[in-house]
Amino acid sequence: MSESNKKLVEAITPINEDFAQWYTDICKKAELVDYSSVKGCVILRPYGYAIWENIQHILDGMFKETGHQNVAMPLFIPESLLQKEKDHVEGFAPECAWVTMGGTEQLEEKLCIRPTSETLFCDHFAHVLQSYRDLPLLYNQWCSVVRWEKTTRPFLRSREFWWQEGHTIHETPEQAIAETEQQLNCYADFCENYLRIPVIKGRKTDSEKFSGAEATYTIEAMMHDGKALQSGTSHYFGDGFSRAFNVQFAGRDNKLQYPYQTSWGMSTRIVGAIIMTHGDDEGLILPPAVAPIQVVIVPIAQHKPGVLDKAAELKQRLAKSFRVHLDDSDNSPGWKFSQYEMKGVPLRLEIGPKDIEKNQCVLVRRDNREKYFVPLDDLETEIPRVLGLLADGLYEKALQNRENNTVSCTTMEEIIKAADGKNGFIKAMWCGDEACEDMMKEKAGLSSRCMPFEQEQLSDVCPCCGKPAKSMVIWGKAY
RNA sequence: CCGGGUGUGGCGCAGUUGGUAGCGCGGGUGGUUUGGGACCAUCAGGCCGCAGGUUCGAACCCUGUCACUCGGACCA
Repeated sequence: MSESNKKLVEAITPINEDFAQWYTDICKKAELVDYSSVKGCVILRPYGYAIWENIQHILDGMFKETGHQNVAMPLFIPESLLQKEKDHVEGFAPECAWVTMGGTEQLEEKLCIRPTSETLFCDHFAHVLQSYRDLPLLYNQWCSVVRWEKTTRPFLRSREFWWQEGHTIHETPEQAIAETEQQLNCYADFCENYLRIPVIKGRKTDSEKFSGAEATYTIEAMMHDGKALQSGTSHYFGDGFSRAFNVQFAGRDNKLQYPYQTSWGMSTRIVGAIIMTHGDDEGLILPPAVAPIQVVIVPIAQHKPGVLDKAAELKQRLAKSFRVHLDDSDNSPGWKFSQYEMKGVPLRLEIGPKDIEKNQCVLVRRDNREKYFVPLDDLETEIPRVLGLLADGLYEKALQNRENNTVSCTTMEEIIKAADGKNGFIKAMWCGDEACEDMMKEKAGLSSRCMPFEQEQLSDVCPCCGKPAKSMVIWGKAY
């Protein structure tokens, strides 16, 4: 047994020994992804895709509750269309993939494979928008996009990734800004209440904002290793894109006006956030809301009469309320325990001859392996209760990690010392100059993650230049 | 894009001075087992990443290339 335990430990790189390697191990061993033959393009395997499907289902419901409609836009963007908005094309051109051939013939105009679809939506809005009565248009699409990244990692940065992109246009700036805020809050609620990942809401500095946006809002999460992961963004465009694409409508005053625009997105990167926020040495830990299997039933001594029948009966009964899997394979119980821990299944239900005699079973939590002996009649109430405890535990642990790895600094010396060889968030004041942001990068290796909505006045001056501070910024090392 | 590491059955690896590929795990089958990765027997499985070159002969030497990985730069 000690031999086999050793094997288990060796199967996944210990989380605190080499976090990057641990992450890669989880992605492969929990059967979330497989590599394809194109660099940076991964295959989402059934288990990994099922997590994404659950995420999609929840988010899509939230979007629809606030009046959004799904659409499907083309995969290709003609070069001329992409170039209409100057900042946008400058930001995205370096990482575009282009189609230049159609069959055996050179194309008249090369086609960009969408890295994001603002340009396509604008082109379409220009066609369909007539009057203020048409507004707002609240669109969303689920699709994949392509960005030719140099360094790639499963979920976190791949050349093709899946996401949703919301695109809306409004009559007034106030309405568009309200939309931007609403969607950022939607993402934050989703992360905190469903994924159990604490996030910080804030605004990006100009150097970090989306190409072409007037303002970019973000939710930032801290991963187990203290690095930051931008987990969702919401942009306010003003009327910049409308003007560039000549999107106009007849206003209430019967004059032609430009609408105000937003876009917002969350991607499969969020699966990376789940892995890196909640996982441990045994593998993945999935928040119950998105776990493809919420309860795995492991029969004990399953060859003995009545055990499998009982397990199957429980499965059928519980499947009405939960996502349940019964593993009646010939593998040993110990093997199954390890397997489903690796895959992050939140709850294990053990049922054996001894339990059946007592009309009970054993529930085991994935996060702390705590055991609950539960009468079979109580499962419908006990399972949600224990899943809730686990979910709260995940959130608490992640929050604790963030708090333990966040410091406030008022001088450059403090910042450099705090960032030296360590990850984590550093709160510091900032004057608003990009030069000071560059200095933070050079001297401390930090980038600005966001200017949190919840501001604190740590001091009156910027630690870089000594000029009056305008806002508090959260600095960190980012994925 | 720069630097380090790695590509050999599904997975993890060994392969000596160049001589024609081996181990463990896993898989199939039969049986015994089952409360933390069980055991016995038996069977199957290889274009040595890919493309060139050197050589009588290449997993091994040379060149190129692709991919993975770690670090850095870049990056909504």
